Amino acid sequence: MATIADVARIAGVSTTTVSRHLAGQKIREVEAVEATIAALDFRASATARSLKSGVTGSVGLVVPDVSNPFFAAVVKGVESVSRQLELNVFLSNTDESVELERSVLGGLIGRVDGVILAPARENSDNTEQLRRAGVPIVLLDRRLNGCDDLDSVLVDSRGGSAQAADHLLSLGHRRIGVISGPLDSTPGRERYEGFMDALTSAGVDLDPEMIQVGDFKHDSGYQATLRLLGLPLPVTAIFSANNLMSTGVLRALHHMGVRVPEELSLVGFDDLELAELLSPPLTVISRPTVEQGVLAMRLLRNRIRGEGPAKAQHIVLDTGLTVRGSSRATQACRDVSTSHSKASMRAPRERTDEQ
Amino acid sequence: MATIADVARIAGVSTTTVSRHLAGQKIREVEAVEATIAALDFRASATARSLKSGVTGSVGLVVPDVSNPFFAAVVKGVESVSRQLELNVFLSNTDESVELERSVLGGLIGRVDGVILAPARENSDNTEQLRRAGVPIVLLDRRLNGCDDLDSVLVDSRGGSAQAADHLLSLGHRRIGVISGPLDSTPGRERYEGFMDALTSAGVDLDPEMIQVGDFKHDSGYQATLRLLGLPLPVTAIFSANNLMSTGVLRALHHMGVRVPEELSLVGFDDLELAELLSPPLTVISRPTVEQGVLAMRLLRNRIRGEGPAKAQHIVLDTGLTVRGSSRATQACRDVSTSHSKASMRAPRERTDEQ
DNA sequence: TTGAAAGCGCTAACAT
DNA sequence: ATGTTAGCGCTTTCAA
Repeated sequence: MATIADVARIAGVSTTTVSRHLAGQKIREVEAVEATIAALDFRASATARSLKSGVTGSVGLVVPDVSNPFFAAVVKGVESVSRQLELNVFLSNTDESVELERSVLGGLIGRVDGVILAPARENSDNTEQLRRAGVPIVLLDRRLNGCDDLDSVLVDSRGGSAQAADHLLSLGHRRIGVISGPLDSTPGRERYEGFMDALTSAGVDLDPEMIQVGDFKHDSGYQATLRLLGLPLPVTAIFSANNLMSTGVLRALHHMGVRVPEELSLVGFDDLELAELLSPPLTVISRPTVEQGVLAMRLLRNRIRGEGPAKAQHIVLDTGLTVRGSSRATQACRDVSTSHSKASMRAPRERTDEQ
Repeated sequence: MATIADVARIAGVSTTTVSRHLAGQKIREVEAVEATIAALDFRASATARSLKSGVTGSVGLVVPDVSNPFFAAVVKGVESVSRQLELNVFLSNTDESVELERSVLGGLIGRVDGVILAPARENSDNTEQLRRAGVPIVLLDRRLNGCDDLDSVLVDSRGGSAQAADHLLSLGHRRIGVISGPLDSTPGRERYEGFMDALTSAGVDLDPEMIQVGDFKHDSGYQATLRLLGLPLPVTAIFSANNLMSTGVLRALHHMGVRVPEELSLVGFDDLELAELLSPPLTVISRPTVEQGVLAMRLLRNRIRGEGPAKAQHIVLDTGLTVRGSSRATQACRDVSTSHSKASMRAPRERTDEQ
């Protein structure tokens, strides 16, 4: 690789002059310098620049699972903004592990100007090393206890779960199985609490065995469903706290031959690209995905530039209820009031259930 | 941030000694140095090291679309290996655009020790700048014309498509709609050619209007399906060349009220996490995903280390046919022989051209 | 406007 | 075993 010294020597100027030209300042020998740069295919060393300036031109993006469509969308959002800002993105996957997260964040120190982090657990603060190093951090989708001083982009998980609860309640369900995420992660806890609070407000209590705690992964949704199906008094509906577990639930129901929504209703937190095409189409709580990444990257940019308000900014986005075919009124409820169940169900498209 | 000079001064040794300690060599004042490092929370500057050594400790991963589940899985594979190697991964999304790809690759020069690239188009070689800079490149999932000297990890797309063709032929289908990807991308071209060749071998010709070219995205599958459904002589089956387009096809069929597989069979290239749960479960050509990323990263590591054979290595992985509910025998075929169509679904690798 | 020289933080000869 | 010194490629005072 050609260096600035090569260019300077061949163009017959000093390195300072070349450097100035690169910085956009006016110099006399523009043509000679430009010609030489082109001839040598010179590109200023990013490393040398970083060392001199203390700026890396990179950011870190740390997520629990890239192959989760939600985070894949977030990555896309972050990436699109960072491209415009000419920042490179280091992507790291923590696999929901606090230990991995810790080592990953440590490895980012000195290599990035800022970090967007979706922490694995809200009680395990791994940001201390980054903070000591003065690296700005934006939290994404998940809180971190004791870190309210950090910018964040979150979703109203409690509200979303309450929407799910109200939906199922309005359909007459009272025995509802809950498949929660880890209670020490923000979405896990808030979705659980939001759902339970809404039930409590409606005077509905769940037996302890109707509450299953999973790990946000496919298989835990599957296993939890099997346990719920094994209860002496079966549930009439299931609320699943994230997309991956919802598909696990659906798979278990398929395997066990449970008809949805005839025998059991299902509502999942998180929309899926394919939700509409599933058998049956899935009723979900939806929320912004790409947008979360976009917003987080914008917040981070402001921090990196030292712009914006000194105090932490917290963006909370709204969720929505998308009623599809996997939820319907209980038999009892339909007997009492047909018009009511019709009203609360947006007429779903025809299904060709070929089970 | 503390520097090596700070540590040296406080520990009462030279920077060289500290540096040696960091490199794992034996020194006398181990305790003093270690204590000082801990006290100052010293971490060697990655930037300074890079400048000195010429090694960045980073690699670039350039894909057309992170939110495509296939590439999300690839990313996961690459990431897991690079973590073990203590390499950081720059992730870039080209959105299937040659221009974006070009600028992205340019921006990686000097920042990475190697690049894994899934090129947007096989005729548009944007690797020249990287190659001049001596950056090792591994091609992933897609070829690049004139770049056979680069290592690659590919899938037997032709073979996979032939499997799809043979499957549909064995079910009696002769009027088959093909929804191809861009013919100037490797998977687009090879899947198209593999499929058509298999049909030709079986003496089956398709009318030109039965061949639709999409862009590998959801909507193009949707639109192409509408066009196919509008043909005067309808097709009895559709082959879709990737996952995203397949879901577009399915959505279009749902919207148009076409029953699958009763009225029309569908086979898609690429498995989907949810394929089994779709309505109907999708018959697909599957292939390794995470593994492709793992293998690509291993190839790249060897190049970076200067290990392995001098000549380019080309890994070609096999596909598999997974028969689910979206494909079935034509009425005519079922009339003739019910048992035979079952048998031919069992032997996917075999070309059973007779009905 | 331009250039000489110092220095960002680290490592590697080379000398001790 | 340890220290001195030079230098990776760039930017930036400070003089001219």
